[in-house]
Amino acid sequence: MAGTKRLTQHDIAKLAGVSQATVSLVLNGAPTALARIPQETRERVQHVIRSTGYVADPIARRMAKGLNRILGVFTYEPAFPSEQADFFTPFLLGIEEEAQAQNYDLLLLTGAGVGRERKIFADGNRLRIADGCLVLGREFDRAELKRLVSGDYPFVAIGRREDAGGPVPYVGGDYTNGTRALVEKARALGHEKLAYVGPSGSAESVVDRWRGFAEAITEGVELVLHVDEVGRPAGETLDAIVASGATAVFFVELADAVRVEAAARARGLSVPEDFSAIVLGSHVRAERSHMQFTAFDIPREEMGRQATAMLVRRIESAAPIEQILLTCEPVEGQTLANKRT
Amino acid sequence: MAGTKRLTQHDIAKLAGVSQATVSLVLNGAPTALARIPQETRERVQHVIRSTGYVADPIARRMAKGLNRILGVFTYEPAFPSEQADFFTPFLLGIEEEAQAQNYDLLLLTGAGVGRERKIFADGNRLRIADGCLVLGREFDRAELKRLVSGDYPFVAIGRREDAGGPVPYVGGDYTNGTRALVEKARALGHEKLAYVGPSGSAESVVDRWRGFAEAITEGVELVLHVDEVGRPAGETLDAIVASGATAVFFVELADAVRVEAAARARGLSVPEDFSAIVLGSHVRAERSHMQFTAFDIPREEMGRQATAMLVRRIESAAPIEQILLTCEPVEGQTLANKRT
DNA sequence: CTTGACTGCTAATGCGTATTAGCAGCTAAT
DNA sequence: ATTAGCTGCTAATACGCATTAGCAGTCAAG
Repeated sequence: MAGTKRLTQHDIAKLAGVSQATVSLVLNGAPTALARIPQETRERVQHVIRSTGYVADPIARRMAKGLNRILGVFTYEPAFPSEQADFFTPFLLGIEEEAQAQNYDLLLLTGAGVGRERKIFADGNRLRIADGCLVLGREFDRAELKRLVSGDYPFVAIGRREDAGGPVPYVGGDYTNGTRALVEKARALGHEKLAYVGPSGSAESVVDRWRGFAEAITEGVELVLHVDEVGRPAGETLDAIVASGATAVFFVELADAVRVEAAARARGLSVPEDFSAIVLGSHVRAERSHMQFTAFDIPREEMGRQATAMLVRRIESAAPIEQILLTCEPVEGQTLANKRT
Repeated sequence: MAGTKRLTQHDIAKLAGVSQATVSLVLNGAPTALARIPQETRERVQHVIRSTGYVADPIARRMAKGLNRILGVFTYEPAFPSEQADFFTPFLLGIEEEAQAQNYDLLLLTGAGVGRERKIFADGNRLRIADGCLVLGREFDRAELKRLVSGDYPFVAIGRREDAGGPVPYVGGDYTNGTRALVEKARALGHEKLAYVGPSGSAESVVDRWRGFAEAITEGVELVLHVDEVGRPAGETLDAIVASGATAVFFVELADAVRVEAAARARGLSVPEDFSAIVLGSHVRAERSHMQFTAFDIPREEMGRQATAMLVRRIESAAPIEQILLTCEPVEGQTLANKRT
């Protein structure tokens, strides 16, 4: 098969009895040029094309023209993790949908960085095969982001990104306001002593949640405990919560919330009777829980869709850099209740 | 930076005072050719390359070499269905893994057939963008498969396929032996009256299961009920089972098994005390069940991996057509027990 | 019958790289 | 003195497509 030559416009031309140039024009000539090719010839060429299944080589096309209707998708982690309920699938669903609607194909840049460390700029820019690319992943490489920003290759990040030596085009979730809304809800239910389980620094998504939380801490509300880490033993965390007297606990990670709730139940405490639990995210796969936690919804599919649309805009019309945050609607759940009186 | 034109080997050549060809050779010439370029010249060129940050344009590179290192993935249904636990994800995981290992990128042919009907050879078929492609989906279009087989484009099907006017290269699951093993297990446990819930015709996957089942029906064992359909009301199916006197029921679809077991429980019957239940597949998303059904494992990831490896073989070395069936190991589960005495 | 406009095409070129054939200049052997 | 062989490169070309300039023919107007 390696020896089999793929069809070229030349072959088509010969079959249709015209020149290579004519084939190219029939395929995608400007209207003015097309007007000069009679219907009959066009149909003859089209027929040969259809019956042979010929498709222009995107590489050559790109070479000559620059565009090939392919969107690259780069993920800093494998796109399909072993854990079933994975992180990327919803994004990909949205991306696929929009790409299909816009008639683009998707190139998953899986080859980049064969080892443990994935790098966009690893082996010659395979990236450039696509007209532009979407970048996703929890942890971006800052240096790479900077290079992307300073280059002239169209890209859009999924998730808010900053500090890249220039504005980063992105579509993200508004975790700040999502978090703030939940804190205010807790406050309205009488909670005055709050706990926060999760980090406050580093990645933007983490910073945003913390900022939303911090901004909502005003008169009458107090942060009585901050466990600045994810994945701590549930027992310890629970001890700290009880000792702090917190009545509402905010978890950055669903997995933590699930474990702490289970630990609490094991000790005869119950959520939300003894303390409320609010979840702000779920990156890590959590054990299944019978509890429906109060949280906010991250519109992942919509993020994928909008990021794709934005990328197409940037490719096709050199649109200016946009930064979009999508609203994260609260999810009622069963774990936020009135403060126990 | 955005305004700067991309550097070419020509620019590098001028700066280093050599020809473009020399630059190319320095970058990636064969050892024999390299041997003829003195250290001193090589270093001069390398230095210019490093100080300018030049990177070869991958497009032009592929153009010259002929191959893309891109594998196409065509699915007859959208690759990322809304249902979370989807059918394709495990395959894609394996495919991605192997593609990465082989340093290929993946092109998801999402553009093909925007409407409800996906077609490989739909107008504007972009399949040939990739060096070869994987085809998956539950229902293949026979005509398209024939066309693929008779063409010279490298492809590999996931799942056994026949009747395409020639041998189809595939990696599938050995449902026949998987099923047979389960029937024999049931027989060893004393079951003599068996029921089969699911179709016996059409798609290969269905045929294989039925064949495995039929082959295991020998002396001492009897098929007392065949519900030749999937998705029948659980109550009806249960009635039929009870009336038939079957002690072990084989379900082609997990979803059916789940519903029938629930219906049985509602009537005070229990599995596997009153009858055993064996599951042979799960295409349709099933309700969650607390039961761990006896079944066989379909090594989807491995299928994806091996299919990818096979495709690469066909692309790179025109390997002959292979047909691989992977063993489906039995899954113990809790629903197959001794026949009630 | 000349000019001009229009029709229906094609030849030629460029995109950036990889690769091959081969050219000078030299040395060593015949 | 010729040949053979080596060194250190370069010119030329192919890859498949898009695009532009322009050629040959027709037809109508002047």
